[in-house]
Amino acid sequence: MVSIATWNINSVRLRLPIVERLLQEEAPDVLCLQEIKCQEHQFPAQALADLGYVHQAIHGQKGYHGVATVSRIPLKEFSRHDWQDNGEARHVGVELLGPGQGMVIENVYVPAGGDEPDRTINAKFGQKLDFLERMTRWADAVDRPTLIVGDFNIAPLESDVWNHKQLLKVVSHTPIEVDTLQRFKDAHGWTDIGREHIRDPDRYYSWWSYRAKDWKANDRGRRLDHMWASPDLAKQAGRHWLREDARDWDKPSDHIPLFTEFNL
Amino acid sequence: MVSIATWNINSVRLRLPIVERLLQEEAPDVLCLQEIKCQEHQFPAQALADLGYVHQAIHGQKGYHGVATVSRIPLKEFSRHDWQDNGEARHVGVELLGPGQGMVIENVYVPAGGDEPDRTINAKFGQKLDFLERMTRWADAVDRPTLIVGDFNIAPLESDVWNHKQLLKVVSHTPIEVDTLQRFKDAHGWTDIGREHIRDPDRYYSWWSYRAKDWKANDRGRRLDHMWASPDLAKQAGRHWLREDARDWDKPSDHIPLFTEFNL
DNA sequence: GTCCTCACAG
DNA sequence: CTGTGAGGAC
Repeated sequence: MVSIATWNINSVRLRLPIVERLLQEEAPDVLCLQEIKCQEHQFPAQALADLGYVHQAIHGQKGYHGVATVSRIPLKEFSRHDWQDNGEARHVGVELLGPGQGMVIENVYVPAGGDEPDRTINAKFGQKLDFLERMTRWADAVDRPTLIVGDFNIAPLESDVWNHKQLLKVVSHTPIEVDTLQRFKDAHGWTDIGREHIRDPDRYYSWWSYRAKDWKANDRGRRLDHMWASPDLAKQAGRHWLREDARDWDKPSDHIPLFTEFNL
Repeated sequence: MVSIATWNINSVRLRLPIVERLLQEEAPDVLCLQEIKCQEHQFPAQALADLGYVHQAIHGQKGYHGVATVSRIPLKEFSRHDWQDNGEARHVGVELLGPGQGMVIENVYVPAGGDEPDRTINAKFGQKLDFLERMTRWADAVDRPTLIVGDFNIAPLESDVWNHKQLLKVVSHTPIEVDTLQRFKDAHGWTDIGREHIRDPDRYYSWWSYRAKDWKANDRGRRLDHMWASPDLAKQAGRHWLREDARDWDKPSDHIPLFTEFNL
């Protein structure tokens, strides 16, 4: 049994206390973090090693973005893709070496895409779509048991957002993003593990904006974080769960952590 | 008996907890704060009123400088001088109305003066000297029992600094500053209350730089904060003390608070 | 070292 | 609303 977690932490240095808390309470074998917002030498490597997460693959940069995969199971850094080719740190891939031998875990932070869902007036939106297209071409060639997790910054289903109609023109839930993500999905036949367990049309959110004074008030959430398995691996997926209560922890991230167990 | 305190707080919003602590532990009748670093509407008026300091005279500005006098004794705002005539908030004067009736308390934050002690290459140094000269002209006309307190940004005596020789060329202890401050003193015959109680050449510091990793290590302090009384009022000065331990409180200011009691 | 503001990003 | 960074001040 191997358990994997993913969490957009929105600054790992500032939120080390809640990362430690999560690791102590849930003890996943592997934790994939996005938006670590630090350079590799600034990553709290020792603190996480002290909790047993001695195997670490960190792809950081100054101030923004950045991903890290930390593990109690030996792993080997496998790849770092720069699908935008602009030097941003948005991906790290690892291969498990001990239990779960041979499984590949791709940790990705898809660009948010700015405010305006129109690439002619908002370059960031175009970059987001391009990022997904390049990821799609890459997925075509995936030939090993692979789990891709992270903040995709897209909520594909109606039940992935608190108000489908109202969000159709809001970046993260526009038809073009949903279609582009669907093409990525089809390119490899990924299984959306979250939605295997909490099935459409049940409510499933992983993110609530900081901007609302009370995130719970109208439950205006979106499912931006995902765990998708390649067809072979998907068959071995077991339990899947969330820690929604983490949105209420001290100095919370705006995202919550997701977990999946694999029978490996 | 009326007790007065002065403290350069270096952001009153960030350090509200230690301001509250001081008021609870020492309960001065009046507290004069410098470097509140906020506008008047941002001042934590309610929190201090809740502790009984309902009478407040605030002269603030955005981001920098700013002074405030809060009191358990009724007071009337008396004056706001802009001795530099540049709009900076560096002074507020009040008159006590209840106990201590008629006493005037001038709360002042003298410009730091930059790094280079030469007005030809450092305009800030010239502004500091000019500020003091204008304050001197003003002092000439003081005709009521007055206490002037605050961060003068000058350590006049050899025993006011940890190393006289080494600081002779460091802004805050240069001869020209000391001379200029002396002329201010002479203009009204102010009594340096602090030095009436902790007499030269005894060590007396009120400020230790943040830049030293351990402020206590070599005790590299300076006496930048002062409480000076007009001749009539000086006769009624009683106890005078410091809270040097405040330099060790949680998230401390680099200055410590000073206290004087008056038999009024 | 520790503040502040501002710009930028989410 | 909540981060990071840069620049300025002390």
